[in-house]
Amino acid sequence: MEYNYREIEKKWQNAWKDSGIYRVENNSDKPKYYVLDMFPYPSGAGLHVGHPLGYIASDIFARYKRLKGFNVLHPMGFDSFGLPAEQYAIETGQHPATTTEKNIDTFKSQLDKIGFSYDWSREIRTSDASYYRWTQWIFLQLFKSWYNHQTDKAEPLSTLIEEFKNNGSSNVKDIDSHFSAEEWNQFDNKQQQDILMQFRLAFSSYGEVNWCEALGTVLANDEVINGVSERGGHPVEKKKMRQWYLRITEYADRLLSGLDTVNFSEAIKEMQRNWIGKSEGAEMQFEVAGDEQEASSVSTEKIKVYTTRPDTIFGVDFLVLAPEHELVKTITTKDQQASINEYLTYVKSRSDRERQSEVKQITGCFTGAYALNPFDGRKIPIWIAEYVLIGYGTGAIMAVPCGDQRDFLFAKHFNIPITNIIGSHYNGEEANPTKDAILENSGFLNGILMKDAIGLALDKIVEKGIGRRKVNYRMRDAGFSRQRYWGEPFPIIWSDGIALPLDADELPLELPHVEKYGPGKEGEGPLSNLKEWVITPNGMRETSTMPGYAGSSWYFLRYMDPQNTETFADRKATDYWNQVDVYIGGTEHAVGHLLYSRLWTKVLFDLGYIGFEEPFKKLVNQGMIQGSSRFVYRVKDTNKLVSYGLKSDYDVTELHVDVNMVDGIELNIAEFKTWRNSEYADAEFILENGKYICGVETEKMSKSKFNTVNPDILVDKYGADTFRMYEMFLGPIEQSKPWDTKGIEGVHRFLKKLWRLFYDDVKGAIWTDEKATPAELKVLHKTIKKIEDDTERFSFNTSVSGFMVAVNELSDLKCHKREVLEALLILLTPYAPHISEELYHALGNKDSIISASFPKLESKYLIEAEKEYPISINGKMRTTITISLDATQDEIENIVLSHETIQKWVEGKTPKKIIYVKGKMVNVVV
RNA sequence: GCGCAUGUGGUGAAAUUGGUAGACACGUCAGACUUAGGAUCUGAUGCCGCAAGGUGUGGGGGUUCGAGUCCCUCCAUGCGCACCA
Repeated sequence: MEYNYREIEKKWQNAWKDSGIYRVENNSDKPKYYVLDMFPYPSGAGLHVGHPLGYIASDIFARYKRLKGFNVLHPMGFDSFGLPAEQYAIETGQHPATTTEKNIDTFKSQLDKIGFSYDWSREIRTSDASYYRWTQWIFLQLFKSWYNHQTDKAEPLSTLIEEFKNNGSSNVKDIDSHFSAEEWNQFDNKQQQDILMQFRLAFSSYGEVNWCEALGTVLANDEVINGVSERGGHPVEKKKMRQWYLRITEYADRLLSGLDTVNFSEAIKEMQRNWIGKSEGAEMQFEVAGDEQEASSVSTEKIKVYTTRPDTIFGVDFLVLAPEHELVKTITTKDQQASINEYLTYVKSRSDRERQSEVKQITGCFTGAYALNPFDGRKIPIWIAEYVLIGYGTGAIMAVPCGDQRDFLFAKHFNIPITNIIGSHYNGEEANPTKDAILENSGFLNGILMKDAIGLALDKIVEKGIGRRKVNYRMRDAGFSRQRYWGEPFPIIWSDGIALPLDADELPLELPHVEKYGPGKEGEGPLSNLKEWVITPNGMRETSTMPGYAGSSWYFLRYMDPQNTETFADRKATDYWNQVDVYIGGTEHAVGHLLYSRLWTKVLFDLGYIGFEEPFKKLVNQGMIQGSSRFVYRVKDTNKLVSYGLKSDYDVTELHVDVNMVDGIELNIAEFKTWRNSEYADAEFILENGKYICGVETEKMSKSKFNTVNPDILVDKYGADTFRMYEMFLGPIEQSKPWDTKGIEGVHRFLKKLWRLFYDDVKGAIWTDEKATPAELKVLHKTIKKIEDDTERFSFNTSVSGFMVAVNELSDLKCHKREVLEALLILLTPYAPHISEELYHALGNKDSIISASFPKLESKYLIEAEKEYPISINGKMRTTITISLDATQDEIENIVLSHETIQKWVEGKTPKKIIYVKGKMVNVVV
C-alpha cells in the first residue's frame, strides 16, 4: 500500500471540517492557551510560500499545546479594510467589498489545503459592520476619555469636567491657557468643548499632516519613508487639515516601561524604544542681551532650549533656533533683517524631502542678537538654522561645538570661536561627545567628571530658577484619519464646530455605498460627495475614515467572543483567555500595529473593560522568505540569449525569468519558449556545455520578479504534510532566507519512510502488538524529549530532524511495534497532521489523534547503564574508559587513575584534579 | 553616524548550561536491484595528504586543562533609526 497523500489529506480535511473538531469553547477545566497569527490583509495576489511560514509555526504550536492538555484558542481572520482594495476599486470600478470578499475566499481555500487547525467559527473581518461597530465603539471610548496624570491612567471625561467645575485648570498641566472654576462655569458650550478637545484621547485638530498628492490621502508618520510614501514611493508634502489623532504621547512612558514585562525580541523592543524616543534632560532659559547700538530694543525675551547635557553649559558658544521659531521675528536686528528674510525664503522653498535627504549641507543665518549665558553672563550669538527642528524639544538648542559634531561643523563653517571645556579630549578636528572628560573652563563645574556634572548642573539650574528637569519624547500623537473611502466611518457629527459622538445604540454607522472613489473638492474623503449621507438633522457627518490600524488594534480581543452583539467581548471571555500567549508575525509591524495594539489595550484596561494591559505576552517574528530570482541574458538589440557563464563576452541586458521554469540553475528551454504567449519562441540560445545556465539573485518575493512560488503547486505535488515540514525544516523560524524548493524531496522521502514502518508494498499492514525492546523504547523516549524541548523553544527545524533520526533508527531496528509507532504518531501530529491521523486510525483508534495526549517521557530509557567516556589529559584526548552511570565522583577518580594508559601518561605524578564534566567527558589535569 | 542581529562544509543548517564541531537534509561520487528510472536501498563525502598525520566555526588577541559558545578588538553582511539637541 502506497502513501497516497492526496487522498489522505482530502479525506481528513473534510472529516475535520464536518466534525467541527477545531471548535473551541470559552469554558473548560483545562488551562487556557492563546496562539495568534497576525491576520493577513487579503491582497489579490493570493498566498506565496512566505505567508504560511508563520501560520505553520503557530499551527504546530497550537496543536502541540492541545496535546499537552491546554484549551487552545487559535483563530484566524482578515484585516480587510485598507488602501490596496480602494486603489483597485479606483482602477477597475469594482466595489472594494466585492474584491475583498473574493480575495478572502482565495486565501481561505489556500489556507485550508495546508491543514490548519483554525476555529473558523470565530473568523472576523475588520470590514464587517458587526465588527467595526465595536471599532467605532472603542473609538468613542477614546473620544470620551482623558489621561489623568494624578492617577496615571485614562478616565472618563466626566472626572475632568468635575475638576474644572470645582478648581478650574490649576491642577491640570499642559493646557493652552489657564482658567478658574468660575470662568469655566461661565464658558459657553463651544468654549468648553474646545478645551475638552485638548484632552480627549481621540481628538480632532488642525495640524500639518503628510499629504500625498498622488494617493490623494494623508499618511501616518510610519507610512512615510525618507519623504516619500511607503506604498508607491510618491512624494509627500505638509498640508494643514482637520484631522483626528490618538493621544498616544500620554502613554509614552507606560508603553516604554511595559516593554520590560513582555517577551519580545530585543530588536523589536529597541525599535519601539527608538520610536518613542525618550530622553531626559533640562529645559532652560537664556536671556536675550539688549543691543547696545540700539538702546531702545533692550529685550526682555527669553529663549528656552532643551538639552540632555546641562554639564556642557560653559561650552555653549552660540544658540540656534529653528527657522520657524516664533522669536525669530522679534530678536532679529535691523542689520540682519535682510539676510534673515532671505534665509527664511530659502528654507520655505525646501521640501521636507530635500531637508531630509541633504542632511550634510550646512546652512544658517545670524540674527544679530545675542543671548547671555545664565551662569557666567557670557554673550553668545543667536543663529537660525534648518538643522534645528521646530517640532522637537523647544525648537531651540544651545550649541556646544567641542562636544557635538553638528554644532562643531556649524561653528567651523561660520567661523564661530570654539570654547574647549574637555581639555585633551578635544582635538580641534572634530567634536567629542564623551561623558568621561574632566571639565575645564567651566566655572563651578571645573574638575568634575562630566557624568557627575550632569546632575549638579541640573540642580543648579533648578535652584537658580532658570529652568527645570524635562523629559522629551520623539513620538508624536498618531494621525487617525484618512481622506479615503474603504475604512471605518467616524461616529461623529459636526455641529457648529463641535464634534458630537453618536450614541452606542446608533452603531454601527455603516459605510454607505458610493459610485466614485475620488476625493472631495478640498481633498476630503469620497464620503463628502454623498450629500444626502453627510447632512443630518443634527449636523454634518465626519467624512474621513479611520486608518488601517484601527481594526487591527483590538482584533485579538474580538476572537475571544466574536458573535457578541452586546459588547466588544464579554468580560468573562476576556478574563478567561486573557493575554495572547504567543503572537507570531513579521517584523514589518514592529512599531505600527504592535504599538497601537498596546495602546488600545492599555486604554481599555484603564477604563476597566479588560483585566490586562499588555496584549501579547510573547512575540515571535518569523523571518521573511525571500525570492530566489533567475535571470537570462539577452544580447543587446538581438533575440539571442546567452548562458550565464558566457555573458561577459557580450553586451547583455538582464531579464527575470519565471523560477518555475528553471531546474536549479538550468533553464528549461522548451518551457521558456512557450512562456508569455511564446514571446521567445524564436530566440536563439548560446549554451555552455549544452545547457542554458541562469543567473541567481536573492530579492524580495514578488510577482513582477517572477520569483514567487505558489504553495498550492507544492501541496499538490508533495502534499500538505511534506510542505508544512519542509517550511519548518528550512531553518530557524526567525531567520530570513531565500526560498529553495530543492530540499523538499528529502522531507517527502522521510514521510514515505515513516509510511513503510506501517505498510509494506507487498505484505500490507506490518505493525505488531509485540512488546517493544529497550533499544526501541530508547529511540522513542529520546524523540519525545527532543520534540518536546525543540517545540517549546520554537526550534521547529531541529524537531523535524529529530523525527528523521527516529524514523531512520526505527527502520534500522526493523521496529514495527504499535507501542512505539503510536506514540511517535502523536508526537508528529502537530507537524504532519494528515498522515498521523490516517495511520493512527489504521492502528485501530476510533477517536481523532488531535484529542490524544502527548506521550509521557520515561527518562529511564534515556540513560544507559554504562557509558564510554572520553578521557583527556590536560585537555588532550588520550583514551576512553567505560564507567557505570551511577558511579560517584570518587569512584570515577579511582577507576580513571587505575587505568593502565592513564598511569602511563601521568607517570607517577599526582594529578591536580580530575574533572568529571556533565556526564560527557573525564579530564585529568596533571 | 547610532542601535540591533548574524558570520560554521559545495548548499540549508545542528551543537539547550564552555566538553569528541559539522547531527539531519540537499547536492556530489560509488555500488545494489531493475528493460528502464527523476522509484527504492547500501556506502562515501569539511579541507590538505597515497598514507601516517595535519588543519579547521569571518580575521587578530585574551580567559580556561578545554572556546563555535565567554571577554577585547577589527572586518563583512542584513535589518531598523537617522540633523531628536
